[in-house]
Amino acid sequence: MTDVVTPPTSPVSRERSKEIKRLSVISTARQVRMLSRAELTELTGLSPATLTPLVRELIAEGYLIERGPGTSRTGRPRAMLEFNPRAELVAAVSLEPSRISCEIADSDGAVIAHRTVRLTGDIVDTICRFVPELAGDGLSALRGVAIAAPGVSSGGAVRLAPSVGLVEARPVGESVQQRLGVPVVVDNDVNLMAAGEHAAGAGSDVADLLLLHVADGIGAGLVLDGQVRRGAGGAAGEVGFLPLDPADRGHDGIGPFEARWSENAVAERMVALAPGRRPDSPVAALVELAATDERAAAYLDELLTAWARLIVSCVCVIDPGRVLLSGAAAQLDDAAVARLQTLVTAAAPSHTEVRRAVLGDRAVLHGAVSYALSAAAAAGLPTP
Amino acid sequence: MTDVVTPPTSPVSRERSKEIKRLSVISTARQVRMLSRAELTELTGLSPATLTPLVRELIAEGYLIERGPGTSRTGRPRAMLEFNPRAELVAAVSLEPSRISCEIADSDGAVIAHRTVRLTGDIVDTICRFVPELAGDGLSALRGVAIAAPGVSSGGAVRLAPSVGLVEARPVGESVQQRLGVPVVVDNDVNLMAAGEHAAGAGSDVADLLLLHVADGIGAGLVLDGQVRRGAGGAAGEVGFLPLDPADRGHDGIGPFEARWSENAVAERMVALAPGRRPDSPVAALVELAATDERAAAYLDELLTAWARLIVSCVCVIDPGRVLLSGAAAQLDDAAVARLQTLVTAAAPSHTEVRRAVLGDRAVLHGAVSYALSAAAAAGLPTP
DNA sequence: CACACTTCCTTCCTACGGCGAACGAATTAT
DNA sequence: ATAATTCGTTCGCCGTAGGAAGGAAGTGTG
Repeated sequence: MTDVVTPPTSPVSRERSKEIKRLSVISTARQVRMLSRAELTELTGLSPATLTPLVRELIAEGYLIERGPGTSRTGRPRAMLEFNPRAELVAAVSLEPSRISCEIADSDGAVIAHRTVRLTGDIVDTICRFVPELAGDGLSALRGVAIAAPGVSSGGAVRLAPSVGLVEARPVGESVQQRLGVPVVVDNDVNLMAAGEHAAGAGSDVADLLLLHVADGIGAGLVLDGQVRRGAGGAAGEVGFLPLDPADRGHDGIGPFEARWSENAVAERMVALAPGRRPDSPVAALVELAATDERAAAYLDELLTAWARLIVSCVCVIDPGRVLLSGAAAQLDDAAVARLQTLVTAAAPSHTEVRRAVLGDRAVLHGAVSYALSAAAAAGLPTP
Repeated sequence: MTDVVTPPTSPVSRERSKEIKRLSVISTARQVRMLSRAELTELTGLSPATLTPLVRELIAEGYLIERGPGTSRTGRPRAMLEFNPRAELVAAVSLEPSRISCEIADSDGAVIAHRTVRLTGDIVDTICRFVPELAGDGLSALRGVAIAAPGVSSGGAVRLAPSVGLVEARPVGESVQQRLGVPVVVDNDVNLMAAGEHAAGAGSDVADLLLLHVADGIGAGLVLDGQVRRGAGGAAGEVGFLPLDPADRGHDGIGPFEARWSENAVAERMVALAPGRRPDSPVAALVELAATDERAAAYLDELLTAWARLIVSCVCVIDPGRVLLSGAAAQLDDAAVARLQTLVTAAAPSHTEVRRAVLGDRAVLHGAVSYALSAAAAAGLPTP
């Protein structure tokens, strides 16, 4: 009857505050890996008296494992506690055209199980059968699922999604969430990569970054103040649409910039520069060729100039402080990256560091882990 | 001795949770203005038993005022409580070249006192003398101070700041904070405007927006997920530096885009189009002239096209969903705004609404109120 | 006009979590 | 051995949250 939309839950119910402490201890333990109760007192600010029963609880639940006594100069040695990454598992599902790949990882991002299958039948069905099967007896530790889809975003912008038969992102997420009973996040792959590099890669030391992913198209993932930002319609980072050259024209959901400067475009140019079969890694091939071929060198510089303008444009809008090159852009060698850095520094209004992303293919997985863990945390702790 | 950097305060001390409830009640009351305890139970989720003493406390402190019984169909009438905006005052200080203007406002943004003085001597001194003087006996209700400086940002980017003799933003904020004993926020005026429009203007219904402010330069303020985002170095929104046309060149801290398309540039062009004295509001003058003069109409369209490209660039990066035109850009008439909307829609990858900002000069004030209130809230509730 | 009824607010009381303090435990220094 | 030192635990007080019950203040109805 009274179907309250916002169940007017108390902002500070009693259990909530306990939950907060639990999470505080768990996240501290996750970072430090091996610590004693005394260290927990220092790091969390909780009193020893509060910690004793809490730690007991966490040991019982498998989050912490009691190890032998540690070292100490004098006094009673501290009983060490080890964080058990296996206590929290997440599933990262990656939708690709006609395939689904799934990985079960612990909270370190260590892959415990993975498999790839050809997509047959309903996506939701496949995922809901697949994940529990892979997780095995670790299913009870599953804390969240992150689904990466190319070019799709939570808002339902379905630019590239039809290629995987995904019409709308949200329903898939909700269906899976209902059937598996754990939080599910759906996001596009570039956002997940950005989250991954932020959590465990070349951006783990900063709160803001922009990941520029060059592939068939060009997209960016945006982390501001430690969070992936998707924009109002989930279309943040569609930098392939930047109108940097009035002469460029996009078409059919391809932006004007990416039409001219994506990996595809480079591949086509490479065929002209070095007749033969189309290279698998055109950017890497271009960098190599540029060392000996003047025309290639000129084109490389043209490419770097274009990418630099793209980066500068992003920097002017959001000032990420750090830009990570991903996908084909990560194939640039040191000299090319340095050249890009120089071009960016010359035109950007604020200090910006240009680096290669470091996680490569594993970025999506790490992002999924990070998403799923924070989704799990958010589920236990609804925003007040 | 043990000078702990992060005083390892407990994440959930006892007082904290009480503070959370207080804030929850206060913010609810601020929104609803006039409500009963029964409504508070519904809206906050707190039990009546918890509310009784809390409300009593708030009445004693002047946050709430008990009014007569309200209407009710049947049963005991609810005793109405009115939120007292005067219970929380904020000071908004605006630094301009050679002047300081200060306003004391209540939490509705209603100005209680204001004054402008010529800047003489030390900025910090002036502010610290000025604010208490204006606040008078309301000083005890002062919850925060927001200082707006042109072009300066929290990171210490001092592009335009030398004009007000401000070498570094942070020390000023900290000094004032120490001497006045309330939270102080320093930010650039465009960010404050964005916050103001978000809190009380044309963006109060959305969580994301971009405010494009055209004046001598061109800057943008960015609200994402309900918060003003400043970027890693505080230089987010420096869209005047966007390299949209390789031919444009910036100089001396002026970006390439704003060098050509700012209010200044329009003013110069207007002198050529309509010889005479330089108009005070060149954009308004241009719009007016364009109705009768073909060359002016052509230039107006050129200008709108340039601004549209600027907006589309921002949209591609962050997808704000709504763009507010401020400063000189707010002088466009409905037809021009519609034209801009059309141009943006044609090129942007996501749905974006273009509107005029509505607060005008008062935007900075409202932003300051919003900043100061949330700074006060944050001070009472350090991030766990 | 009395009575029931409804709704609102308050007071009483209990439960429970946080944390200070005292205490037992385990080791090194003397 | 004994003292010293550091760790971890148990005890018990305190304070807050919230359930339950009761008083308060109206409206409808016989």
